[in-house]
Amino acid sequence: MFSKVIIAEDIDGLNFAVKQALRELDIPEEEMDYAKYCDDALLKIKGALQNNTPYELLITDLSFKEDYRKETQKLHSGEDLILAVKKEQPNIKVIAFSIEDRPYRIKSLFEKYEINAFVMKGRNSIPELKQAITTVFESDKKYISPNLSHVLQDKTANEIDAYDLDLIKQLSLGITQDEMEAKFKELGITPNSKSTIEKRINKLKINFKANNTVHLIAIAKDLGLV
Amino acid sequence: MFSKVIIAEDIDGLNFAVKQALRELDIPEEEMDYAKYCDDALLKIKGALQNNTPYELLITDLSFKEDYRKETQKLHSGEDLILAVKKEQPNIKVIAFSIEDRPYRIKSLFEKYEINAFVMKGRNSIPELKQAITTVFESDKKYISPNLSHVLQDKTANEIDAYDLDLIKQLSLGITQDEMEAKFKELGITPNSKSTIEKRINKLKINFKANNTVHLIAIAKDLGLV
DNA sequence: TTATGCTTTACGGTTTACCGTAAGGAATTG
DNA sequence: CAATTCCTTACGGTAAACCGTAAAGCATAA
Repeated sequence: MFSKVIIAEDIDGLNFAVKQALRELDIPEEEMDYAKYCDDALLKIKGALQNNTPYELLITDLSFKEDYRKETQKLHSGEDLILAVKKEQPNIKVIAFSIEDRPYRIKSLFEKYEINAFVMKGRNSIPELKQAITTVFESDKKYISPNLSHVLQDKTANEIDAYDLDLIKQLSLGITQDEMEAKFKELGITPNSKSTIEKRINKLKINFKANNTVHLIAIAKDLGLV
Repeated sequence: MFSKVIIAEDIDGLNFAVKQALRELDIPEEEMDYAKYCDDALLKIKGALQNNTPYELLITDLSFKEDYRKETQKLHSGEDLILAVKKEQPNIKVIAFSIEDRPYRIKSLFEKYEINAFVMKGRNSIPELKQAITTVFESDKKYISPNLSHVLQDKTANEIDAYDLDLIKQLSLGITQDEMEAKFKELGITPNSKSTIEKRINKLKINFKANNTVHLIAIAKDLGLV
């Protein structure tokens, strides 16, 4: 079993539960570490690496509340933390532990952030977490909460690419299609003609069965695309 | 101290923590009850009332995951539960325990749902929960997590009313301003002329500093208004 | 090379959103 | 009761979104 584990989680009440799960897997209490802020977790991971006692597993939440320490923090989400950690220690195994259930988000965690497991906070999350840890330890298999196994086959999440996200992002910021032509040229995003922008947005509307742009952005927000 | 308490919370790992907080306040374990589904909580509360051993305090989460029991459940959120419970037992005290931090949502909990306390799930939630319980027990004072105390003075949350929410709701469903005139007449919502609808939406755009309707709906989604 | 298909771009017409002005009503105040 | 104010409604012009068509650019294959 893993001998050194770090947990990044900002809800105080949830550590106890996660630690309990680890204890039940015979991981010694001295080898569990715990951070309430992403930056703290990264520091501990860097430190352990320098001491040649690296962590073998990171269990991290995705969203962290901002508080009075906001100004001094560099990492603001679990995704930020995962990228920063993998840069230091690419071989570390990562389990995301979150309330998130939106397909696009979860897919991108596996594909872009290369997590090893995703456990949804819910009615059965502690047993699932234990299952995830053993699965990830024993093999290179991925683990995902049973309730969410379908999302990896979700098609809509595949059919939108980075360009589509740029479009949605700009729209949600109140940029008009006219302005977007100029803005895309400025940012070096292609294609950038008003005509193409128009057509791509239309494609998205068809894809998401949206009546108009307002509807499209409402749907995108619900899906957590932006 | 309260002698009979019920917790409605769907994240399994969080019960332990809440129960621990209650124990530390000398509430006997036998007098704590716990439900993973809103409907279950309501059933227990009704039952206790019939046995003349009513609960004195409800601690409830706000959002509950939908799962295979979805079809058979009537209550889908903490708000639903609070309304249903208060209908049966108006004098019960209610503490909302949630990750929510959006001003409009929290204000409406105090004003519309008449909760006694709001505790935000975060880095200090267990101590805050204990504080909330004692405050609510000892007096009729309200309690709110210190980080959020400012939201009760938030102005934007005051300036939007039910009509504004209707507008935003319809827009986010892809209804055009033309269609809204007919729809409002159908639903008996006034005023319903296209001109007024137009003007009200414009007011909202000014209020929220939105460049256009798309932007407005993006902001409204971020604020959790719809 | 030409042929073919796909994407990007341009353009024009229609619909909807946007924005000001002004008239009509309803409630409030002196 | 008239005066005032606030809200609702109507209307018209401009800007933006919406929608189809067609030309231009670009890659791949015959």
